Amino acid sequence: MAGTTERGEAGERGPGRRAGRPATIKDVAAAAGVGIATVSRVFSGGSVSADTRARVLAAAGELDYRPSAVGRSLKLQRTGGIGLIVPDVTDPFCADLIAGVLDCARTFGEHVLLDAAHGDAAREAAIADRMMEQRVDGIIAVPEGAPAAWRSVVAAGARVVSVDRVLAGAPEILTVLIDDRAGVRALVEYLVGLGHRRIAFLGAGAPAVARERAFRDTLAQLGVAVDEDLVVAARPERDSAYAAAAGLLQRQAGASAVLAAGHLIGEAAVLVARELDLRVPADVSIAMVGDVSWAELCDPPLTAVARPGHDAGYRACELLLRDRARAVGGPVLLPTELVIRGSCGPPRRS
Amino acid sequence: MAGTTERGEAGERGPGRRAGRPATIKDVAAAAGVGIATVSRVFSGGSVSADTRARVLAAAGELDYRPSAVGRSLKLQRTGGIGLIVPDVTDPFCADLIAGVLDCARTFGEHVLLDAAHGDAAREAAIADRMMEQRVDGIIAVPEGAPAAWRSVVAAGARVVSVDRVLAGAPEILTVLIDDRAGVRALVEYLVGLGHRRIAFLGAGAPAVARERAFRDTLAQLGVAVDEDLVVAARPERDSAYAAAAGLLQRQAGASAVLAAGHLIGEAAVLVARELDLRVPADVSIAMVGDVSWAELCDPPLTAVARPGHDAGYRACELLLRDRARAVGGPVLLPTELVIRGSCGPPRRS
DNA sequence: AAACCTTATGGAAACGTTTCCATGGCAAGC
DNA sequence: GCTTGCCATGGAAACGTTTCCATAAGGTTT
Repeated sequence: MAGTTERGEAGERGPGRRAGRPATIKDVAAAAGVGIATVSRVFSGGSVSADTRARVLAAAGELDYRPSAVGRSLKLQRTGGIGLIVPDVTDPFCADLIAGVLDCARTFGEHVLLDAAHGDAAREAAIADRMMEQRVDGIIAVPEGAPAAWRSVVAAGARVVSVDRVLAGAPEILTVLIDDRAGVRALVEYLVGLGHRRIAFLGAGAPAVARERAFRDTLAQLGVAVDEDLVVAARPERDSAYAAAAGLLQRQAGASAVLAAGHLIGEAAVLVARELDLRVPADVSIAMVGDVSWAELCDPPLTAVARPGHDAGYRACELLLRDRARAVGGPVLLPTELVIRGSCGPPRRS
Repeated sequence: MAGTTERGEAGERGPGRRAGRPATIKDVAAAAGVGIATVSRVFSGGSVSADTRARVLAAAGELDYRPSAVGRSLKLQRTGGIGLIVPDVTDPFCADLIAGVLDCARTFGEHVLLDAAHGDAAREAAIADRMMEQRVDGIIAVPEGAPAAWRSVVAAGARVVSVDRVLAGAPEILTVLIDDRAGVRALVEYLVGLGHRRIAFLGAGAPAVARERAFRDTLAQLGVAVDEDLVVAARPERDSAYAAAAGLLQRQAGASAVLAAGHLIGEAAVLVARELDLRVPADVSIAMVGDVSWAELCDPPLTAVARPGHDAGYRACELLLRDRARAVGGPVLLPTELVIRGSCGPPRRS
C-alpha cells in the first residue's frame, strides 16, 4: 500500500469516475487506497482489519456506493429473487396471497417479481419464460396452464410451487392447497342442519370442480338428493356469474338455499336476490366460498367459508426457499374456516 | 469455420457443458459451430445469414438455451425492470394501481418488482435501497417517507414517479395525482344540494389533508358553516376508523350526513350506523371517497367518489418509461367520478 | 534464532452477455 | 485484373462482482 498520498487523493472524486453513473467497487477501492477484493470483503462479510474497514466504508459513503446486485448475481449464479404469477392482482384472494408471499420473502431477504396472467395460459407461459430469463430462484404460481407447460419450466431448472391448483402428473412441483372440500362440507352440513333440503350450487365447472364434488359428496353422505336443476355452471367472472344467478333465482326452481362457489358468484347472487326482492334469509339463504371484506358489510352479513390466502402465500414461499432439498412429501393442505353470519336461516315452510 | 465435422458433434451435448446448469451462449456457439458473437446477434437482432441463424436456433432449441438477463443487464447497464412500492397490497386502490402498472409494463416489455411498505418510512427506504441495488430502471411509489429520503434516491440516479402523494420540494420527481379536491367538491355540493347543512367529515388528518381542505373550502364557498365537532380525525385503519365513527355517531352530534375520507372509514361508518340502528339514508346519509366493490353490495348501496387506480398506475408507468427525457411539466391530474347510489337522501326535518 | 502458523491484503480469473474492431470472401466498378 | 466496398463472421474487451491463490508481515512455538 502506497500510504497516505493515495489516501489523500481519494477524497476528491477521482478523475476516473464518471459523473452520471453509479460508483463501482473499483471506484471505492481506488478512493480508499485498497484493492477491490478488500472492498468486496467489507461488503460481503469477509475478514478485514477494523482500520481498513472504516476507511472503505468512509469512501463508500462518500461516493454513495451501492453494490450492484447484477454483478453479484452474475458471479454467484443466483439472483435472490422469486417470481409470483397470479391470475388477477385485484382479486382479494390473490391480494392476500401476494401479501403473504411478500411477508415471507422479506424474512428471507428476497425480492419478488410479480405478474398477472389473467387466465391466459399462453401469457402465463410467456411470463414464466421471462422470469426464467431473469434467473429467479423459483416461481410461485396459481397456474392456469397445462401441467406439461409447467413441467417444462421445472425441467429448465426452476423450482416451482403451485398454489390453490393441483397440476396433475407433475410430482416434482410442490403444492399448497386450501382445504375447500372440508370448507364446503362444513357449509353444506350447516345448511342441512338448518333444515334445508333443496340447496343450489352456483358456479359448477372449471376452477371449482373440487368444490362441486365436495358439495355432492356431502349431500349424498347426509342422504339428501341433489337436484341437477339446482347445480348451475358459472365462471368466476361478473357477467357469467350474474347470468347464472339470475337464471337460477328467476326460474323459481324452489331452492331454499344457494351455495356460491366463489366470491364473485356470491356477489352476483346477492345482487340478483335484491333485484328480485327476495328477502335473505327469509326467502332464500345465501352463503359462499371465499370470505371477502364485503361479506361483513352486506345486509344481512354473508355467511362464508374463509380461505387463508395470506397463509397460502407465506407457506408457498417458505416451501420454495426453505426446503431447497426438494423435500416433497405431499401437498400442504391449509384449513378453511366457516364464518357464520346472518345470511342463512331455516327454510320457509312451504 | 471448420465445417461439418464440428457441426456433427454439436448435436450431442458436448462434454464441456455441465448437466444441471442452464446452457450459456458459449454452449450454443460450440453446438452450432459458430462464434459467440454470432449467437448474440441471432438473439438480439443483429444481421446474420439465414443459414447460420437457422443453425443457431436449432442448437439453442436443442440445448433449451435462454439468454441470461443477468449477463445482458451487466453489459447493457440497464435491467429492464421497474420497482413498485405501495403501502398495502390488499388495499383495493393499491391493487388497481398495481394492475395498471403491470398492464403498462407489459406493453413495454418490462418486468415489475413489487414490495409493500405498510406505512413504515424506514421500511420504505430499505425497499427502495434494495431496488436500487437491483438496478431497476425506475421506481414507482405511493410514498410514505419524507421527501428528503426520496430526493436522495433520485440523487443516486433513479427515476422516480410518485403516485397519489405529493412530495413537497422535490421538483425532479414526476407525480401522478388523483383529483380528490374535485371529487370531494362534487360530493359536498351533492349533499348540500340534497339539503344537508350539518355534514360530518370523518377521517381528518395525515393522509387526507387535501380532502379535508376541499371539504372546508367547498362548504365555505357554498356558505355553509363548518361545525368543528363534526370534523373527526381518523387514520385509515380499521381500529382507528371504527373508534372515530362510533365516537361521532354515538354522541348524537346532529350530523345529517357523513362524508368518510376513505373506504376503510366508510366501512366503519356503515358498520357503526347499523349497530346503532340508524337507518340510511333516512336517519343519516353516508358517502365516501373511494369506490370499492362492496359499495354496490351494501344495503343501501353506497354513494362514493371513484378514484381511478388503474389509470394512475398505467400513467405512472408510462411517465417512467416513455418520457425518459425528464419531460416534467407539472403533475398529471386524473379525474374522479361521483357515483351516486342509494345511501344519501334529504335530511330528516328536525 | 529458525521455522511455522495466522492474518490482512492484492491480483486475477470467472460469471454471460454485447459490441467494437478486424478479417476474409465475394461482387461490382474501373 | 485490380481496387473498392459490403457483408458475414469471429476474437476480445468490457460490464461489476466474488473468490481462489499468492504474498507479506507479524506473532508463536520449539
